[in-house]
Parts: sequence; structure tokens; C-alpha cells
Amino acid sequence: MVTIADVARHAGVSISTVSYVLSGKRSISAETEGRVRAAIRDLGYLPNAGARALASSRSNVLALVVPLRSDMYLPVLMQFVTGVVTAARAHEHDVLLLTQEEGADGLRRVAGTALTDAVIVMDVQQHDPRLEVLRGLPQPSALIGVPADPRGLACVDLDFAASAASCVAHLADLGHRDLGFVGPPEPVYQRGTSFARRALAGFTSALRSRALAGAGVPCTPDYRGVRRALAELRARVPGLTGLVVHNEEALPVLLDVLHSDGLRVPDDLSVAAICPDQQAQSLAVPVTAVAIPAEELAADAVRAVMRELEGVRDRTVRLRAPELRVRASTGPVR
Amino acid sequence: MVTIADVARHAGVSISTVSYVLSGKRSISAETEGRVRAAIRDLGYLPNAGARALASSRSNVLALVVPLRSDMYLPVLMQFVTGVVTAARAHEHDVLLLTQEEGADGLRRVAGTALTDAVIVMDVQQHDPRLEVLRGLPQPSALIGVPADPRGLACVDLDFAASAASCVAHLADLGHRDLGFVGPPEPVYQRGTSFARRALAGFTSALRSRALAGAGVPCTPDYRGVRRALAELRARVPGLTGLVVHNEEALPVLLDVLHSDGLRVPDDLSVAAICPDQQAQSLAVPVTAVAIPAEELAADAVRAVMRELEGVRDRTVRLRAPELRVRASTGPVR
DNA sequence: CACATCGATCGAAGCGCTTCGACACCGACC
DNA sequence: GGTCGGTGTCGAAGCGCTTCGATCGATGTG
Repeated sequence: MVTIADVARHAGVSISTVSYVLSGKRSISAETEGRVRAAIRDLGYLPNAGARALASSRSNVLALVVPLRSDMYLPVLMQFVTGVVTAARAHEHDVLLLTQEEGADGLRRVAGTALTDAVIVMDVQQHDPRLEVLRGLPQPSALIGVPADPRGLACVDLDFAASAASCVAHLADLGHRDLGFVGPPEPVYQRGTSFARRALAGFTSALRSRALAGAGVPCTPDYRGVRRALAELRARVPGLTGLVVHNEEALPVLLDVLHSDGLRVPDDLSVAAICPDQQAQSLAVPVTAVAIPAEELAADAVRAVMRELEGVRDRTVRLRAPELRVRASTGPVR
Repeated sequence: MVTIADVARHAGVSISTVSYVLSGKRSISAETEGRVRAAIRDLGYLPNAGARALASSRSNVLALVVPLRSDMYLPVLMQFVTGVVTAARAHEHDVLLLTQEEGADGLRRVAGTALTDAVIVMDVQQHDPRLEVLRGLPQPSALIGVPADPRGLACVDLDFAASAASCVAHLADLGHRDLGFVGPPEPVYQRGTSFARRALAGFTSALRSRALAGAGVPCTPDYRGVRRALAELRARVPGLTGLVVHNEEALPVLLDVLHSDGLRVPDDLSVAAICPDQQAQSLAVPVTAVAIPAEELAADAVRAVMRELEGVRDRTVRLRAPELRVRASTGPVR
């Protein structure tokens, strides 16, 4: 194993000089730096992570808590994960994977052993037992999602209320006056998943402020569930002409059901969604949608903890404004 | 921060005694051990990971390389990941997440910095540039999947050849003589993904050894792809009565297509699959299937590297025997 | 009863790095 | 010409842990 001492010897300088070349924390003459870098290259030197962590109290690792067994939509989850890994690497950090099951104890463990410099938690619930742990940690943390009480916690998320409202506004501008909202399955609301509630609330208040009629229903992502949801919406919203769908898995099923029921999209029914851009584009009918900017949110979360590691404390909620992409699934009301 | 020195002082023993209590590497009297454990509990001591890694040359972290952007079927991928994390935790290890993009350099980096004790790689290709890196690493590694030349590498996988053969045998026992094989999309074969080829090879050689007729086709997991695959099979295998499906995503679509074509499963066509157990159970018709034992394979991979860390060198290919679960989708030929 | 044996404990030497203070050298300044 | 302030470099003191002798009673053995 090549150590910093080998590099120093090879370059004819002291150990600390090598260290300062690597960290840039003190100025080094161009000539010396050149020799050191050459030595590093020649010897294939890689600094020992443990020694570095011990001496600097920085592990250059961040923990990511992933809801591996949840009913989250996997493709989006994956985008978050890749986003976090990519952003972390851009900040010289690696990502330690924790599962939901590890829970609060897992957080305490990785933080207490100083294995990680920071923690990012996905899919937080409204009243999550991990929140208190996070608040008490010496390490910074960031949530993807917003709990009931986000005080003292850095949170990033899509502005789901504004997203739903943006769908409503788009449909209203096309002349639609009677709208339905298809949400995630009931259990997601029960668990107090905040994005679900915020989207529905955004839908409802947008209806109110524009004096439109409408209702929202939960929906399981199978044919029966979709049929039931549509039936309920039709019953509660006579003359339904527009739909806002916030349920990635149900969306393709819903389009399929409408198709086999002989309903044309958007001629008979306009459909706007909150879903990954890629999905919206690749469906049978390209769907007008507010994209879920998973990679961007992941980068936001990483940025939040990195800034805190640099000493800038700013534990606030950061919501990304929705961007609606109009596609073929919405049109003027007939 | 509580250090081992604090614990030692609190328990009235030396630092090394605390260390030996923790590691169990030397015998400690029950009474002393009690005092030390009490001190650990009272102070909430957690050993510093960096210091430990530096002193012991063990990080207690293993790297998992995940094909986050591949066309792998996500639910199965997730099962592998949770399986690895769970098994690693059972061996006192945490899991560092590397993406495919990091490639060979990523492996060199985490190994070279001694960030990880071992590496587990998923979704290896037949001729994977990372294989040479793995062979040269001082750390042990294990592959989930089998490359063209597995020499010097620990590999674990399902015996896909035997799995396909087991499906053929089951169908043959039910009297079927004309079989089709529905595989993954063409690109998966192109990339040299070994499990795809091994399954098809197993199917073909099982046909031969039982003197049955049949053919295999690749298949994209959409309605058009499935229809095309079925048409080609019917053309190449007149009197087709049984299907072996090795394509998780196409399987539900296929059942749907058969249904809407008015074909009864298993009365008109028997269907056996290689797919996750959970999926096989939850389809419209419960499907006779060889399960993909993702969690078990993950545990096998972790076990392989752990044993190597304990000094037992055994870099061989370990294939799990298939377990066929007979369900409603297969029946006697009419 | 002397001696080897063993169990329980301690002290100290690292592990490879970061970082602080010190120092030597140089040019600028009055 | 002495002083001051930079700049570039070095030495050494840790960071918190593991682990290798060494020590010291107690126990067993011939």
C-alpha cells in the first residue's frame, strides 16, 4: 500500500507538503506542486479513507435512507437514488445506503460512529420518529419531502400544491369547469405522506379560487381500482371533462381503461398528470404533465447538506416550482 | 464525543480491555466485562469508524455496484439490493452504493482508499472490463451473475439453464410436446447478459434431450412486442401448447394478450415462467414458475465475501438449484 | 515446592492522515 | 539597514482505535 510518506519521499518534500497539495489549504509553489503530483501519479497513490476520516473528522460519506419496501413508485425512487449518488460524487462524497428498516437506530449508529458526514432521508412521513433523531444529530441532514413540522430541518420537494394548481389552471384555461383528481391509494394518505395531501389540497384550493366544480378520489393502480375511481368521480362531478392524475402507476391503466371504454383523450376527457417526464412522454397518448424533478431534488438535498458542512446554516423548506409541459392529452372543452 | 478512553475511565479499566471486550479477541472476566458494558451503555459509546478502520485495516463497509440505469426489472433489482443490505448488516457491515457509471475507476477508488472491505457487483456482462480490476483487488469480491470467464472470481446466480429445463420438464410431464420460449428483448442478448443466454440454452437442450419441438424468441415488454413474439412462435412451432416465459415485464402483458385473444390458460395454452415468486402469485392467473431467489442470492454473495474476509478462499461459481412452484397456469395438454 | 501454564489485564506502539505553530527566506518600506 | 509581512515548507502532535508483548496472580504438575 502506498502512503503519503511514500509520496513525500518520492517527491523530496515533507508529508505535510503533500497533504497541503492535496487539500489546497496552504499555498504551495508551482514547482513543488508539480513534483508532488507527479509522485502521486507515478505511485498510484490514493489516500487512506480511514486515516483521513480520523484526522479530519470528515468521512466524505453521506448516508441515504431509502424506502426500499415502500409502495413508492420504483422508477422515481431510482431517479432519486441516482441523483443523490451523482450529486454526492460531484462533491467528493460517497453514498452509504440505509434502508427504512434500520430506522432511527440506524441513523444514530451511522452518525454516532462518524461513518457519515451527513444524512439524506427520502419519503418522510408527517410525524416521523426519525425527525427527532435528525434534529439531535451533530451532522447535517436533508429530507426529500416535507413533514408536518419541518422546523430545524432542511427539506426539499416539488411544490405539489402548486403542481396540482397548475394542472387545474391549464384545464380551466381550456374551458374545463368540472374536474376530477385521481390520487394515490388510500393507505398513502393514511400514512400521512405529505406530498399526497399537499397535491390534493392544491387541487381543491385551485378549484375554489377559480370557482370550478370538482372532487378528488384515491385510486389503486389496477383496472378495478381505476374503474371504481372513475365511477366515483363521475358520480360526484356531473359533466366531468378534465382529470388531474397524481398516481404514476394508475396513469397508464387509466388511459387504457378510457380507451377501451371508447373515450377519446383529449376529445372526451382531458388528462393532466403529476408524474415523471419520461413516463408522460412515453404513454400511448403523451400526457400534459408537471414533471417530478427527481434528479434536481436529489441535487438540492445534497447541496443543502454540503452547504451546511461548509458552515452555512440554512435549514428551511425549499419547494421547486412546477413546470407544466403541455402535450396531447389536454385540449379545449367541447 | 465519547471515546474509548472515556469508557475505560468510567469502568476503571484500561483502553485495551475495553477494546477486547468489544472484539472478544481475548478473554475478559465476567465481572470486568459487565462493568465495561455498563459504561458503554451509560455513556452511549459508539466506536469511531475511521479510527477503527485505520487501526484494524477493516472498514466494515462493502461496496455494492448497482446497474441503476439498466433495463433490469426494477422490483427484482430492489430485492437484490435489500438482500445485500440485510445480509451485510447481519455481518456488521454497511453498504456503499456505487453506480454502473463509476465503472472500473470507481472500483479502484473505493478499494484503493480502503473505503470498503469487499465488493459485490450486480449485472455483470460476459466480457466486463471490471472483471480484471476485481481480480487485481486486494479486497474480496463477489458477482451476482456469471461472466464468460469466471476464473478467480466468486460468482452466485440462479441456475437459469436448469430453471428453463425444469419448466420444460414440467410441461413435458403434462404431455406438452410443442413449446415456445419467450425471452428478454434482443438488446439483452446482444449485451451478452449471461443469464438470458443460459436460460435459452437450458430450454433448447431440454427440448433436445426429451425429443420435443420448440423455439425461442426475444420479446419487448409491450403489447406489440408480445403479439409479435407469439406470432413468431406460432409460425415456428405448429401446434404450440406450452410456453416458458423468461421476461418479467412481458409476462403480465402476455397473459392479458392471451386473455383478450380468447385463449384460456392453461386450457388452450400452458404458461410456465422464470420470475419473482411474488409476481407469479399476484397475476390474473397464478403462474407456475421458477422463482428468482433474489434475497438468497444476495445473501450468498455477501456470505462469499465474508468468508473470504475470514481467510477462506473459495472463488467459485455457485448456482442455486431452481425450485418450480406449480400454480394454475399449467395443466395437461388437451 | 519449584516450575511451567493459563487467564486476565495493562502499557505502548503504531495505523496514515491533517493541521498548528515555527521557521527561513524574500522583497518592500521608511 | 533594520523591520515588517508574506510565502513556502517542515516537524510534530494528535485523531481514536487495535494489537502485540509483558506482567502478575492463581492454578496445576511432577
